[in-house]
Amino acid sequence: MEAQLAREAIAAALADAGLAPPPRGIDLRPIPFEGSWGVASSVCHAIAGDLVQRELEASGELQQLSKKEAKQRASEAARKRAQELAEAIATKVKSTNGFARVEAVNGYVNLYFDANAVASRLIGEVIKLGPDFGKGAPKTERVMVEHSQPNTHKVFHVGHLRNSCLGIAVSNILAAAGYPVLQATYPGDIGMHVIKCLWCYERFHKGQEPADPSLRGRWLGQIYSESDARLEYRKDVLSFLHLLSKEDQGFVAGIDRLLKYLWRKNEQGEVVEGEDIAYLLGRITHGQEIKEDQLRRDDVIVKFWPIVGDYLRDAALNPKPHVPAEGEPEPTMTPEERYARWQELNEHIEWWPEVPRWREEVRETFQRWERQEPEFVKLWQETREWSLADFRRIFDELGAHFDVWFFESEVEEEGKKIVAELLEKGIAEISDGLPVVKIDEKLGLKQETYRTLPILRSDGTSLYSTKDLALTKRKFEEFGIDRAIWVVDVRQSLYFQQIFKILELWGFEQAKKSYHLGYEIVRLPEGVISSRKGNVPIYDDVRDMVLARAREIIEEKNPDLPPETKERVARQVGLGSLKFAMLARDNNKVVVFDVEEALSFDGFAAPYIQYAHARACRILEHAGITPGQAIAHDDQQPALDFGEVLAPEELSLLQHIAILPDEVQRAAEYYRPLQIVNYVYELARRFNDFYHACPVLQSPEPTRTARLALVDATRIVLANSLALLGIAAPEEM
RNA sequence: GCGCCUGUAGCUCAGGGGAUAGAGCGUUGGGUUGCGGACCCAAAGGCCGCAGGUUCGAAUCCUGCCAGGCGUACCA
Repeated sequence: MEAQLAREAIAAALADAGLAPPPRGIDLRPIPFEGSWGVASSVCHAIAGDLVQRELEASGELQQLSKKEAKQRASEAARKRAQELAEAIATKVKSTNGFARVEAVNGYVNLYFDANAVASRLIGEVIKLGPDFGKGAPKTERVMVEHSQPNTHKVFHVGHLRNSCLGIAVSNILAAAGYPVLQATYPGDIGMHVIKCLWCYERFHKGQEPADPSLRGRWLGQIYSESDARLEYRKDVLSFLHLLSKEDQGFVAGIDRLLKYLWRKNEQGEVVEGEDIAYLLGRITHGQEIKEDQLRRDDVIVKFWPIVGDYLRDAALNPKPHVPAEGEPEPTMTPEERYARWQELNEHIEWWPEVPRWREEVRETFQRWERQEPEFVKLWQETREWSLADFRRIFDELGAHFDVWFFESEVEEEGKKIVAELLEKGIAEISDGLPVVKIDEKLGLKQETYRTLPILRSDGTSLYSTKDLALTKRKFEEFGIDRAIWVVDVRQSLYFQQIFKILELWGFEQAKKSYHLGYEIVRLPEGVISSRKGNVPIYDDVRDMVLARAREIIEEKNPDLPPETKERVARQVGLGSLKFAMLARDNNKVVVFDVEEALSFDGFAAPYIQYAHARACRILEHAGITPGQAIAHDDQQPALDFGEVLAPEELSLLQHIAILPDEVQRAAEYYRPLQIVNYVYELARRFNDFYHACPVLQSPEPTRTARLALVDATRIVLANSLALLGIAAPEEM
């Protein structure tokens, strides 16, 4: 509102001075000096630059100078001219308009507000709108945000947590910006992971499920991990040997001695083929990968393994100082870690010969699914429900509310029909027996960009892409979505570009506006990470730790709260911190999840903001007013009066409150919750500054009323911003 | 090879054309006969990866290079 006035005033002054506004229009920004409130424009810089350049060229005095000197001359002249222009414009604006003060500083035209008047209007608006302050005008474009795609039969870990937190926040922000938003979840309830899990369950754990139903989902996740460990066992062993061959010179130096030992055993009557030994020797000496199918006998590695262990135990007990060799990377594991890893693998060395048979069994299990064998389908339904019950609990805890639940199992058949249609239309083709879309070719691109995407396995079973094509079609046709957004790991960005292009080729205009919101992984800090893959913290464990720590801190800081309040606050603070940690880093940056840091609750963290909110509530309570009501401020009441001069802390807080609506629009435009995270943290900081510098309750009237109203407005804006992030705003803590 | 992402304080990160580049953690030293000390103040700490270019003005935009990460036809 004030900005509009300022822009018009400057435009009028420019016209009056016979100057044309610059092509980019009249820019406005907040005045960056402490203790002032208003807007600044750099129009004079832009105009002066042009004028000076033209004049200097016309005069020809630049010709003898070097390019660098000429630039410097022009730059200096432009700065001087900008200030002259700004002074002229400032004088004109002053004589025609009602700003408190108009000045020319450093070539900028600065228009200072009448702080009391603008503060009154702003605070009145915040209090009147309450939870709606910050929201944008309703828009018609229908948006669907698909997020939270955990796999059933697997555990929900902190990576999924980041996805859900992002999805929730982005949905909230888009809704606040004015879009009609549908939130969708898409659990992976079928696929190879399910088959592997159920194979392992039937083969090794049937009838062992925990009695407590609430533990079944997690138990099932452990079964999946076990299946993975069993089926990948050979790869794990071989990649460990590969690592040794690259990083442990002692191992490589001694390899022929170690293998000779194996050979000698052979002479004692055990049968080991010399070819395998020669192969191992060659591969390890040259630091090359050992290929499982190049080994002739199943027992070579099994027999070799104890000898490797002997060597590693010795190396761990008598560590030799590491001499870094030229051009060699630092070793990723210490001798102790290597031996520990060996022991870990050694525990299951009897798995080695079993692996091929297991793989065959998994293939057979997959066929049972493809045939829809009733008994197997029943098992699937039952176990799937164990996981889904877990997901519902977690989503509830995180405050995720889904308008739609899609399931991969629902779109499998539909996807296969679509593949047939795409083949028929000539968009897809069969290449080497595999249905694919050669995207670059279809788009007529010469340079490889989108490459080729398979859309069905050659055996006719469905891929992720098969299902995604079907699902997206449903989003557009059944749900009338104009813009679809996917919150999915950034590693899949090429895949999504491919899907979008295929949808475009297929004729869906909406695909052009669709967007893959990629985010980086959640990792453990260096040193904590174990070589065991998939070792990401489990959500439930992290949640329990954070809640326990929150309870501890509340007990320490505020022992007099009633027990049920303590518990409620612990959840608000604990879960709030967790969510904050997930959102407080840009999407394309890896979150290094340090449990200690997540538990500290200090500094740039949710409790800092929540604490500011609780403080604001407490001040209002002391004043004997119900938040948001008693100070209800409207046009009929007299304007707030902060006094002749507002404190810098008051101004700083007011200015920040004023920009929430813009921040929401910006956050929505770039799908960036971080925008709001930064905003609300800064708001809390400014409120704390204000709190320490400006007494509220002890102040004389009319300042007291004005400051109370400011506290109430701050309280509302803190709560609204936290709500966008899905973080609770406790009234006490 | 090609493509995408990242490089800012000791560490973790904000800032994405505009006036003096900011936070948190860590280090050092302070603050409560104040509305909640989960707070605040101060000090120290920067060739904003390198080199060009565009601009009145570049950490920010463009080009090239260097370094790291990730993708790249039957995993999801």
